[in-house]
Amino acid sequence: MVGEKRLARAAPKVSSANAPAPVAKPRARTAAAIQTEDLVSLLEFGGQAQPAQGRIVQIFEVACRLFALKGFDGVSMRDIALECGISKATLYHYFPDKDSLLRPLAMGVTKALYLHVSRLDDPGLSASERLRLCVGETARFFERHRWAWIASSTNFWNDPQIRARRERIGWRDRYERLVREILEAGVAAGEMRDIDVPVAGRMILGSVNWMSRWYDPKGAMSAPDIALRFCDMVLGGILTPPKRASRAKP
Amino acid sequence: MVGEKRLARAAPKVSSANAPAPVAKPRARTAAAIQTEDLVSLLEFGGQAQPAQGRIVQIFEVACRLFALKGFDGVSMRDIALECGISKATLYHYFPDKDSLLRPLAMGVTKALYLHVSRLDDPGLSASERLRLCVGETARFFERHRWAWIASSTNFWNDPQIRARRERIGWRDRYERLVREILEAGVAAGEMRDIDVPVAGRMILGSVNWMSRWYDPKGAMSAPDIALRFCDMVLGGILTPPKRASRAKP
DNA sequence: CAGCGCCGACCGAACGGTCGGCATTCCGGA
DNA sequence: TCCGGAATGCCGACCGTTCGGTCGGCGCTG
Repeated sequence: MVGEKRLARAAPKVSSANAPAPVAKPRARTAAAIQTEDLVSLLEFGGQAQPAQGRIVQIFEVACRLFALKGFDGVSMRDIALECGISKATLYHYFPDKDSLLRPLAMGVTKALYLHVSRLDDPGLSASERLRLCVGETARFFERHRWAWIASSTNFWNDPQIRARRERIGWRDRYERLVREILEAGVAAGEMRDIDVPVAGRMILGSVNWMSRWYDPKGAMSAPDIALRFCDMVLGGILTPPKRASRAKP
Repeated sequence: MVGEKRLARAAPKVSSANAPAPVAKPRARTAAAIQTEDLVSLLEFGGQAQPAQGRIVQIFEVACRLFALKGFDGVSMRDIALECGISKATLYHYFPDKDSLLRPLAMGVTKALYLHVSRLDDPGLSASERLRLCVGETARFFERHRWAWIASSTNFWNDPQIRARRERIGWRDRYERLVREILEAGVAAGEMRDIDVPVAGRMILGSVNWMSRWYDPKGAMSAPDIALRFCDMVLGGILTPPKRASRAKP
């Protein structure tokens, strides 16, 4: 999604003469904390949920909900400002442009998910336990930051700023590699069959990721509950065992 | 994606007086076959691939590839016209508005997938065989109509025209119900464990649907190959069986 | 000459983004 | 304690561009 079209719209004018403000920063608009991926990453995710005060946080929450529902290109800055109860100019007081509203969000979700899961992973456990923990925590992360997750996963995968894009893809790849490592460990230990690890990993992550399309927070099961059922079905299979039946979960 | 904003932009003017053309149809622009979901549905999907001649088909193919890559709101009519090598006015000669470019595509994919799979399903087979066929054919459908599939699955799920939206959701639900019926039959026959059928169905479909996010046609495995591996893993599980090992696939 | 495919030029609205300026609050010096 | 400038939060009005969509008319073919 989101083409490179926006680039052409940037740089509308370069002022008339060439030296009205010699040292740049002619007025220091958007003086407040602009975005700072790390700030958002730590504020919203990772740690405990803070009371979420301040305009910036409000704007972020509104923006990511709208981006999740209508897509980046389907939401105008006016929409966001209106929903926040402020003027569009005020919006630009906090964020220099539209991209910088979505970028830290997309980057933050991708990075924080990996950090969260990798921090909790324990190579000492069995592969099944590690997989259950990884998948369950992923679902918990999704449930907690649902709108941000959806906005992140469906938008901006080719951020026009290629440095940011590369970095983000790096975090995603690290996350996927972690899942594959768990599966490989299980195969190496004889705990799992000699499966095709990349395919298995993508299957598991796919089923979890697709939850964002149908998961209803008001439903009976929580997201981790669902994800763990996924996990158990993949681990033990859904067929009745050929010999006498035995429960899957230990 | 795709909000209701576009509605506000419609109906730009209603002419000046009220009776310049008393019987409507003042000039019959867009005289060519406009869209006709069924035509597209049958032309593109379902039957054999035809040579794909004519402007309308070209426009469809270009549009669905662009919609898949950049999202509905991220693609302008100018983009589509440019890619087709025609002018924007010519585009409007064939399609009355932007929505009618995407609507038959979204409807066609959703409907044709269900028709295709349900036509091939045979309740006389075992549940495992039915599931494998269903999943494999879904993947085959995806592989064949990849851009259309992506454009359809990521856009326009709340078409402003609610009749069309309801109908489309109906086809999707019928498809999902078919998968659940297969699983229920397996459970009832004792072939499968007493699983949570809706959760299992969503897991399988989720993993297949998510393929559209990473599948590469130039890759080593075809989409049905991958999907069937998914299927086998879900059926037989990936854990080493507790007693002596036995191959999963019969 | 009727119909079709096609187009350049155009329209009003909405887009992302900017500007100057109005209140209010903060804060150090007198 | 009071004062005055700086910073902050905010906004109405505006800019040039691009949007979806329309219009009248051209050239070609049957």
